[in-house]
Amino acid sequence: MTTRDTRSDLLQGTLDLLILKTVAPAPLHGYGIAQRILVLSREALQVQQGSLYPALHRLEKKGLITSEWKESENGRMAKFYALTKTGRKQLELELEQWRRYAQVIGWVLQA
Amino acid sequence: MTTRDTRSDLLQGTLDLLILKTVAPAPLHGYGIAQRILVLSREALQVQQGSLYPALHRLEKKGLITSEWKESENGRMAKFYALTKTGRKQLELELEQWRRYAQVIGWVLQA
DNA sequence: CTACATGTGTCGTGCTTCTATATATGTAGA
DNA sequence: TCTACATATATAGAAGCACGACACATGTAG
Repeated sequence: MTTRDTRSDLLQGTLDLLILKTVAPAPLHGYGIAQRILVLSREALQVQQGSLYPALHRLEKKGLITSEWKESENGRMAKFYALTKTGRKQLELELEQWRRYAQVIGWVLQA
Repeated sequence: MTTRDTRSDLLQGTLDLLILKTVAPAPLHGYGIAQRILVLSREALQVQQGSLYPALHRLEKKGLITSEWKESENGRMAKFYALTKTGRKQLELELEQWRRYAQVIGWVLQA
């Protein structure tokens, strides 16, 4: 990749949900989380490091994820984040909240 | 109404869109805008005055809406906001952006 | 040896929404 | 009459979040 033309401009509040969802299937490191979101969003959402790492620290401080240094697939060390029980509940909650919010906005917009 | 139990917690960036959309059919005053959003969202979105008026002033400064003091239906004076041409274009733009954003988030969430 | 990808992190800025507060008037009810 | 309440606008301060810019370290391909 030489140039990055994808611009994310995340709506405030959605990043936590995206991270929790991305980490849900299996523990993953920050760099991988951003990559995964980029792929799943079909290049639409590029999470910036300046947003990613503070968010991860925030989530960890809240007890929604835990971190552990492990060896990555390529042999390098990376900080793997895993969802806690509370985090899983929070994910369910935020999923539901997002769906409701999108629905409600839809009501207003199609009026 | 004695107590207000509806809590909005708007996602940052969506308020402008809601306001532009609400004002699109006909000029309306701030208080009416909040009421209309409340009704259309089926009591889900209660726009706070502390969010509403700064947003209106912001939009006016950007040239997306214009204001004019007029008599309300009940004979009281109120500041009516109307969409400008630029505002109408911006509304179309933000409508499209919201739809795309919701779609993209959907891709990530259903993965 | 020079990029580039991988990988984590902080700092300061800017923007937005919220809570709390202030102000003013008209109306309905006790 | 006095007391709420609905109507109507507005600001100040706080809090939160995403972002751009920067810093650092290592491995690998050309």
